[in-house]
Amino acid sequence: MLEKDFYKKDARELAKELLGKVLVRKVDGKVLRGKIVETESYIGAIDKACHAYPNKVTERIKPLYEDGGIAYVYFIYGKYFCFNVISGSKGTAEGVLIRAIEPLNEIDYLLSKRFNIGIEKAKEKDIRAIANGPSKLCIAYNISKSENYHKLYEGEELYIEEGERESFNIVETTRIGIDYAEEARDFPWRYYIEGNKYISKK
DNA sequence: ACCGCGATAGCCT
DNA sequence: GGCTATCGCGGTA
Repeated sequence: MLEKDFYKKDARELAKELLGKVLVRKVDGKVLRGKIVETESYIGAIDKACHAYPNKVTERIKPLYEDGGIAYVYFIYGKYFCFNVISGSKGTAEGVLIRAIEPLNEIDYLLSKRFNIGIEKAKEKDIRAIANGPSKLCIAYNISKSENYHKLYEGEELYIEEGERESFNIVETTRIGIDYAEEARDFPWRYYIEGNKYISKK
């Protein structure tokens, strides 16, 4: 399990360091593991795409201001959740949106959660689509409002651990779904593992 | 593969 | 009352 100090850094740095790490989720008596392959950083002080811009405080976004290492889960578009890892220290509003995960085990279980199909009916593209989007991964890994504020450095239900030792290139590009954010639209704050098949978008 | 569009409810002003 | 850090579908190619 990554310790609390790991999260106490700039959201852009944390977003890159989270690539290749493994999200561990205990649910339904299973231990689900998935490699983080795509992330985005958000920084309330300078980023019009961030919920907290320009360092405003509302009830919903309070987790953003907490010490790094907790989860910020919010509800979006009337039906979905997004899962963020809070970075930095108390008082700074910043975090990392987890956008895509490569499932590492329990594929059958994940398929039934997402599509209500078994492994025998699944095609290659179904497996790729299990968690190739911020809300898709919340459905697959059972992350919702009850995980809001969850400490990722304590407890067994939800945490992040070191991944396999491997080398990869990181692609840095613009973020998704924030066209309204004026100049922040062009910030290259989306990161993914080059060549990985489980990312949401090139 | 890519493009357009509707669903849907909590949050904020 | 007007958004929204999305998804999945149906149409066209």
